[in-house]
Amino acid sequence: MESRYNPAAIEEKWQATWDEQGLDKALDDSSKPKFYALSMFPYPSGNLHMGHVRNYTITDVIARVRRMQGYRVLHPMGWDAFGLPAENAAIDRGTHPAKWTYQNIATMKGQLKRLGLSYDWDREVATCSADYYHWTQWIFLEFLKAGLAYRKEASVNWDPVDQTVVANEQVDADGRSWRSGALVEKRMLEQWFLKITDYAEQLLADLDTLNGWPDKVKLMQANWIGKSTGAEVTFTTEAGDDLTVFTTRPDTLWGATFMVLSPEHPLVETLTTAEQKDAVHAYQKDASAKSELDRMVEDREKTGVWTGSYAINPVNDAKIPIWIADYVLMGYGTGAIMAVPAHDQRDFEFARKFDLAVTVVVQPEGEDLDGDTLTEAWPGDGVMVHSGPLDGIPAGKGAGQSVEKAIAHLESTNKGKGTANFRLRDWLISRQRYWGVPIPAIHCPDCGIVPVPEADLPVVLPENVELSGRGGSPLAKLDEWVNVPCPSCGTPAKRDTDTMDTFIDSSWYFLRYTDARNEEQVFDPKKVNDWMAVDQYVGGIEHAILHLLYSRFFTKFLRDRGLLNFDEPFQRLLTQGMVQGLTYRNPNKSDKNQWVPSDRVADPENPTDPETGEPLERVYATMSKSKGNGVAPEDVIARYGIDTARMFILFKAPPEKDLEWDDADVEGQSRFLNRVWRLLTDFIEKGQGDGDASGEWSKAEKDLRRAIHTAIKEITDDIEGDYQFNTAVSELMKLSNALSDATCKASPIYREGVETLIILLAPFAPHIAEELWHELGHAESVHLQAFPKVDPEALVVDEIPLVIQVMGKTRGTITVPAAADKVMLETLAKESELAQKYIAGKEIKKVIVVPGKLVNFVVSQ
RNA sequence: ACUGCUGUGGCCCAAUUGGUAGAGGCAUCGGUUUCAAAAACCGACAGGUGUGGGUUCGACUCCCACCAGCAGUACCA
Repeated sequence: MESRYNPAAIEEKWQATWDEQGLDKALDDSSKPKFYALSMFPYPSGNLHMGHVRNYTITDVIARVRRMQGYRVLHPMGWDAFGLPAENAAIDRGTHPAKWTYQNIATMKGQLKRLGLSYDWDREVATCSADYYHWTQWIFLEFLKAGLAYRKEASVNWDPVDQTVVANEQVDADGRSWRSGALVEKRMLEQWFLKITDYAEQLLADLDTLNGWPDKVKLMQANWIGKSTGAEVTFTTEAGDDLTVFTTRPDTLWGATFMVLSPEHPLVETLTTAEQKDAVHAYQKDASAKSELDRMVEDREKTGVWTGSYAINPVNDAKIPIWIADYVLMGYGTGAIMAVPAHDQRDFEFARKFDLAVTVVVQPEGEDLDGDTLTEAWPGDGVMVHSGPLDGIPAGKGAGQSVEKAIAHLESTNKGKGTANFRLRDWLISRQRYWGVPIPAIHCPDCGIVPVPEADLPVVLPENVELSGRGGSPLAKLDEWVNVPCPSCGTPAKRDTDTMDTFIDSSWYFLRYTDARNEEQVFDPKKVNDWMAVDQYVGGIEHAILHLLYSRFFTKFLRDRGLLNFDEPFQRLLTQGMVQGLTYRNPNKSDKNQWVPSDRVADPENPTDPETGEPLERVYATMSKSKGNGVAPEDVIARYGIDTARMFILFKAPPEKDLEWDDADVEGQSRFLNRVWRLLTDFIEKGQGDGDASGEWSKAEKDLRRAIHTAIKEITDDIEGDYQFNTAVSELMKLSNALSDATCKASPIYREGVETLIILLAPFAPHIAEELWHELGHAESVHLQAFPKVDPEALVVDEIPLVIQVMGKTRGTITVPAAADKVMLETLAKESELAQKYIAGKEIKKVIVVPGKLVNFVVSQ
């Protein structure tokens, strides 16, 4: 055996051996229980970074532990391979997106292989290959059949940098596109949508069943779906048209003193009187010209114009004016509101600005609000007044309160009904770009939109395309590809020239892994229902809404098409934190200039700006090229080996928290693995652990056995519970320390300890564990060993320290028999010298005994 | 602005879920070894848990207010 741990030598050797032995293949047919462990698949950017390494290491540990626990494990990997970077790289460098993508996949696969992750590569998928997107198109046709894929003209988000539209979910709070960071513009365009809103209720309700998901993610999804309950109320205009509004406060209907329509509302034109025409048109023009940015400005003063018309309030026949204003959005509710200025702050501001009536209908207790003197709206509780049948009823959403009564009143008089409204919008999936899945639809002048027949799938993405990044869908320029006969009537027709949002590709890839090579169908229902749901999904928090919401939607839809028999794709979800690098920052500079790349800092102890000489701050920030704070995985592996990198990543921080990369701590993990190596060298060379099993165990042996089984227990709990890998690794260190310190190294117990350490280490540091396992004389892989089970007997202790408290203050501990009951503990404590020192001569008013823990005396002063 | 999460030795992080604040690691200091150094090994140091209140026999843990950092949402009727 080598006297020194040399990771480079052993890692490649074992990776090759495992490959040959097929250790990581997922077994479809087996009586073992299944476990599906999945990391979010990467975009093949061409370079593996530390964030990937962290993500995949976490999932790999889980997969390895489950295998050792007797599960058949599905642990696949693939490529989210369609997307704009390929197209942009092609434009910049004159290569083809396909070539660029497949080269990157080859590079990254090589990098991944070097990490020794236990993937079943036989199930690899790439979303850009025709045998995958064939089925993406097939699923699209399913949506079409179900009436859930449709085209409509709508105001959509246009990304001027990427030159394509993007979905609502893909625009952040600042109005910027998720990929390019460009401010999006609103455009009216006819586009393809998927009707995710049909599933809004289920997507919201089923969040409650996802016990293995972080609350944070569930909350974000719930907010995004944004359910509001209330009522629709139908007003009538003076001209006799119906005008329906949505409100969450139908109880305040008697306080509605005007109505506001969105400037885009279809009824605006008919409602506008001749005198108001100019003003209304001017306002509409103004509103449509306003960019998202203008609309973002906080506390913008209310603007609006009167249409010249009136509506009749259905509950009290009041004649109220109809206005238009841009604070009412066409995209939410019905695009029209009833305005109750006394109880809604926005309406209040509007009313004051345009001198409209304010009528109080909720009177808070002990106050006497008056619409004329009110300085802000009162959205709170109180008692209903000036509200006809609701007078005297407590205002609120509870049972028997005003909202419920108001809805009952509306429904019985046929003027409205209780309903819910969602913030969630339908998913805009058309993209005016090349490198994506062609939408399998044909536009026929006679038949309209005709789906491409299933037998003609896949609609192959043509290769001979010219990319400029400008001027609409690149596919539209390929006349030969675009012009086809209508599949239905045969007349000359045109293919749809947009491609699908790449989030569609990733909304079902986890299903395809269960049957990745199937050429006959999207997947075999037996296989998909067997392996799914994913037992553990691991990925970044940035997909809290996007990918995770879309995937849930797809799963529910495919279930309703009879293809799946489960409701949710991901049982448990772990959102791992970012990997941050040591970053040098010049506090006197701003924006991009403030970051000084670490390779330009001469003295890391006293960092200074190479340009100005100013001292720099040391902070931790997410690794990125622009900050020059990245640590390349291949450098770390070359220096320490992948096992050390894994140990460091797992140990440094709990998986869901951000991790600060620290070379000194990496060093520490390297030291630990070296210690384990030496422990084994000693063990083998000195022939330790070969002594006879004595009849009775000595105290040293008992203590060591307890240490061994404590480690098993803690590590098992850490892995099966909340994935506390950091504490699991520290338990490995404790066990290693206990073994070094053991005074019974000849004992078979010592051998049990050493072998247990190696088996427990195997999921975390698979290569060194395998090497040492074989050095111990075993022929079979350590990864095929059963994960150790706790022997509760081994954990039993004879005596425990008992904490003595007086008035809640800890005074020390006494040693007592572990089996002592409450009465005995109290007696032992009371009689102890320690306690007597503090309680002698005082009256004991109360004694609190916590078995196994402490005794607390409450005494009179 | 609203909602949520986080705040523990110099640093990263634990704490059996209300019961002795400290396991593990990093850094620092001292020692062993060495001609010397590195490595390795042995040992030591350290805070009362962001702040202020409250509940309790007892609070890092529960409640209230505030501060700081991070995240999500933002005229959603």
